Amino acid sequence: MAKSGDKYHHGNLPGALVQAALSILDEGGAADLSVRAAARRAGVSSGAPFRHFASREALLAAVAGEALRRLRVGIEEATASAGEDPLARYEAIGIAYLAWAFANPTHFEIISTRGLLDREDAQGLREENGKLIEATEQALRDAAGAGRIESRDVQSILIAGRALVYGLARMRLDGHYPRWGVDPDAVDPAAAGALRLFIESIRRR
Amino acid sequence: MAKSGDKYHHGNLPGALVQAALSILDEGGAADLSVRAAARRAGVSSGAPFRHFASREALLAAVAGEALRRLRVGIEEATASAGEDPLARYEAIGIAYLAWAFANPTHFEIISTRGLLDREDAQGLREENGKLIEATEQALRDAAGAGRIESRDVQSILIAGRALVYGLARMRLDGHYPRWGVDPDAVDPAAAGALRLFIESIRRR
DNA sequence: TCCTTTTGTAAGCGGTGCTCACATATACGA
DNA sequence: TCGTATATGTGAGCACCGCTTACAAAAGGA
Repeated sequence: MAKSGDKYHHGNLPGALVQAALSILDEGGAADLSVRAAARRAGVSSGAPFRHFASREALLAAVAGEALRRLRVGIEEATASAGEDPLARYEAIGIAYLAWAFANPTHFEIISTRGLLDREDAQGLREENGKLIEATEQALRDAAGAGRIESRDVQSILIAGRALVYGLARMRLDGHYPRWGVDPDAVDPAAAGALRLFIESIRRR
Repeated sequence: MAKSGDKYHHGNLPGALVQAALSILDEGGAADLSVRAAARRAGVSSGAPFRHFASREALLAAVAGEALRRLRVGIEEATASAGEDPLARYEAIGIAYLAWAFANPTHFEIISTRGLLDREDAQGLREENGKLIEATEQALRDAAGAGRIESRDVQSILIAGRALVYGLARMRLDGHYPRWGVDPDAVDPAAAGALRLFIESIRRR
């Protein structure tokens, strides 16, 4: 337990609730995550969380912000050694994104939950998301600037690439791979293969 | 009300519950859909649905089966006039899929809900899903057989295409488009553009 | 020190999924 | 036609949920 003593006042309840929520997600599915469960794990009464988070959604947004921060850090680490070639960097971002999503399915589920980004109190979430988009966009624009890609419609490529990676991740989350004939043990290579195929198909030949 | 009288025995409660659930999805969000709400709308007590559906999930699976059937019918109608060219048919399927998902977001959300496909009692759902996959796969294999596509890695293209379309649809559901610089009024053309870009990039030139 | 503000508690409201004893209607064999 | 077995719906109730509210305790500034 990460409780800082048995004081009446907790000290950092918001942070503790986010940590509790993340650990619940680690152990079980996203369905097991409730405000009350997070409060229990933080050793606090069921009403306490509402002093810091206006609603369950607000708590989820904070949890998603932290999860997204971890995703971004994971991607930065993985792409640090990707070299200078912008298209290789672009691909490395996608691969790292998929690897993280597959390794942390429940955290990823929270990140991509509908509408969380649009909440007024999701400032941290939006910032993290913005950083991620910026890095991706930068790599692709660099590649376009260096004449490495076929089409000049960079915006469409950006959307297609984003949707492809997001779709590959969500298909795993939503359990769609077996239905499309992918061996459960071969999901990672199949997804990586699909991504590489896309990159190859936009590369100038 | 589609009640068949005020008899004690309903006559077709399972069907009525599925219809009730679909109409609830039409009117509000997926969050408004509960077993009790469906029971209320069907004019029946809160325990009655459990005579026919073992759990909320089982009801959702039945609802998803019906929604998926409608999606498949919609796609079949839209692709009936797509001509003979297999790659054009493949594209038409994707466009029709997106059009339906955008027009019926809550129904689509139910369809793509995690784990529903794996339920033992989701027979109808699996059948519908299989038909859809078969049609898509057929069009792509025809295109490959006719030498219309660049790569011989049809399986990767199949997965990539599927993930792309699924991702484009889910990005809308999950509210991600604005963050990627897509004008809310231009989501449809942006998604269609991304899909066309993909098809162009796999076409043999 | 006193008093205000912040933060936690405990009880409670209406909602949920689900179960179970019971009531009712239908189906079917005698 | 009757009688009963079976299928189907009722209504109360359990545990849990998000959220509110009256109250209590701690923290911090005057």
